[in-house]
Amino acid sequence: MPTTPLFRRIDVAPAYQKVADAIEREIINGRIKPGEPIGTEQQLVAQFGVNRSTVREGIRVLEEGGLIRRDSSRRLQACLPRYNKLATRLSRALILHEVTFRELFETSMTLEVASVEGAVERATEENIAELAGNLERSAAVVGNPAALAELDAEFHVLMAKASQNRVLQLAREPAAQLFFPTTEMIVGGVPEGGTRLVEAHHHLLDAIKRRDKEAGVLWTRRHLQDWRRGFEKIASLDRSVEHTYMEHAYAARQ
Amino acid sequence: MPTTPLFRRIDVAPAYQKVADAIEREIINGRIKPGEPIGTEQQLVAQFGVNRSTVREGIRVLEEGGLIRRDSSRRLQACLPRYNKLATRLSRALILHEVTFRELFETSMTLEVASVEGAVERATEENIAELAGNLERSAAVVGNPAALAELDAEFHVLMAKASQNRVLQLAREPAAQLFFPTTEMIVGGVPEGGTRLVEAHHHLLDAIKRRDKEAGVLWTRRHLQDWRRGFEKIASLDRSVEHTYMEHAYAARQ
DNA sequence: CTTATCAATTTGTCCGACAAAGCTAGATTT
DNA sequence: AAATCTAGCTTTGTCGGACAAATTGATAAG
Repeated sequence: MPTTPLFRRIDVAPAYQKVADAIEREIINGRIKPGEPIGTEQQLVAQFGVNRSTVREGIRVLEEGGLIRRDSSRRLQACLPRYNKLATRLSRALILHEVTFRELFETSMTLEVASVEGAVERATEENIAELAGNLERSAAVVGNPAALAELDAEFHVLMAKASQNRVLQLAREPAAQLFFPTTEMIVGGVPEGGTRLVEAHHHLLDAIKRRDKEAGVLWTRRHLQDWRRGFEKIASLDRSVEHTYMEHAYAARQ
Repeated sequence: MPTTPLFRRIDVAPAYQKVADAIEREIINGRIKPGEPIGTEQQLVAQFGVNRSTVREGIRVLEEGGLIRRDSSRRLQACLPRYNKLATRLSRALILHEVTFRELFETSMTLEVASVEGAVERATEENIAELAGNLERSAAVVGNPAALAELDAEFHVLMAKASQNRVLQLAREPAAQLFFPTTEMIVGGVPEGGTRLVEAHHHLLDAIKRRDKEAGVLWTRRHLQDWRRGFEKIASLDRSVEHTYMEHAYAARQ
């Protein structure tokens, strides 16, 4: 053993990480509130006493984590991490783990049912109005698979919102991002698919209005089973969510 | 309008972002597989024709996103984004959105029930052995709230794993990360809490072994209701998951 | 009071440099 | 000859300085 090295090895993390952690702490514990400015790179350089390159690496970390962003004029400010940005990364992870549509379907079934149950219990007038607006627009584009698929995804987002449960909203998002893009393929490939979809949404909204949980759950099940039958006509549930398919869900990120 | 600027404004994204996107694409579409090396910073500098600082900023973005990491000797390599790293980001988001324990409880109830249903249907012998091992260790530390709480969290992770549904595993993680740390407080604060917890786990494992879905769901509900009653003795369900509390879930990240 | 102009900031990028840690391969020891 | 040691080469993390483009703010002009 060489000369006993008294007191070493305390400072483990690299500087850029410490910069990121320091800023993160201020945001998490509320000393910097969402929307408030973080300061310029120069100021951070001065405060932390490190080089600008180092500060910038730390900033990238936080930016990617969704904790800070640059406003219209590129000034740094704290922000609330947006669900769907984070969800995009989760979706990416799911793809890389090569999950199957069966797993996606099963989980979505669970989450959408929970979502509608919450909506039936707690939807506000505003929630219902939003859903009604979506339904109206959907009915108008029933023959256009792309537009209808997009509105379908929105409908389910609105329903999760109506549940007033933000944890649920977040939990369903990653699966939904991978699940719903297939709607277009299905509606386009199955005659009457569009009509059935709008009809299901109609019943769902109706159930929410009447606070009829049983009907809500029933129609959610039917709606998803419909999706499943449609999907099985064009692909296998046990195939993984492929890289090629991914480009749909992915391009949407931008 | 000044001199008509023929052909401009194509190159929107900053260079570091393009570097990150380029590497990300290679990983997502499978040309670089998890575990494979990305190359040294110098090589990336040469390939992309940008400065090393720029490359490094791009690397930070991917690193934070969990798509690449540095191995033991700090060389860059692609990797599979780990669920719990991503889940930590989500938990952080939930905290910042100031979700309540009620939302957390409701969603966890849904997800844990789905989890046990899957486990009852599809648990392998290995899954069951892991659960049994956990149960045995739990029984041995029934008087130690901290150790028991940790094993409780692990039990539920193992159950999700036993469901063979990776989407579900991922979906439950963020809520679980915030939900389970309270177990320690509850078990420590309620007499017989530890015993009841181990008993519930025992019944759950038993239900899985007997492939008895009804019993599995029943005991999951009881188990969580127990948590809820315990929680309400020490705090309100409608209080937000506070910043102070967060330090638990948070320190665990490290 | 609005508009045009101009200087000061700020960001994104580049260049070059250096210490510390890791790796490689030749030199040394057994 | 096998194991070990050592010295040199790489690579990463960090630093300092520099500059063009975009943005801001303030000042001057109408």
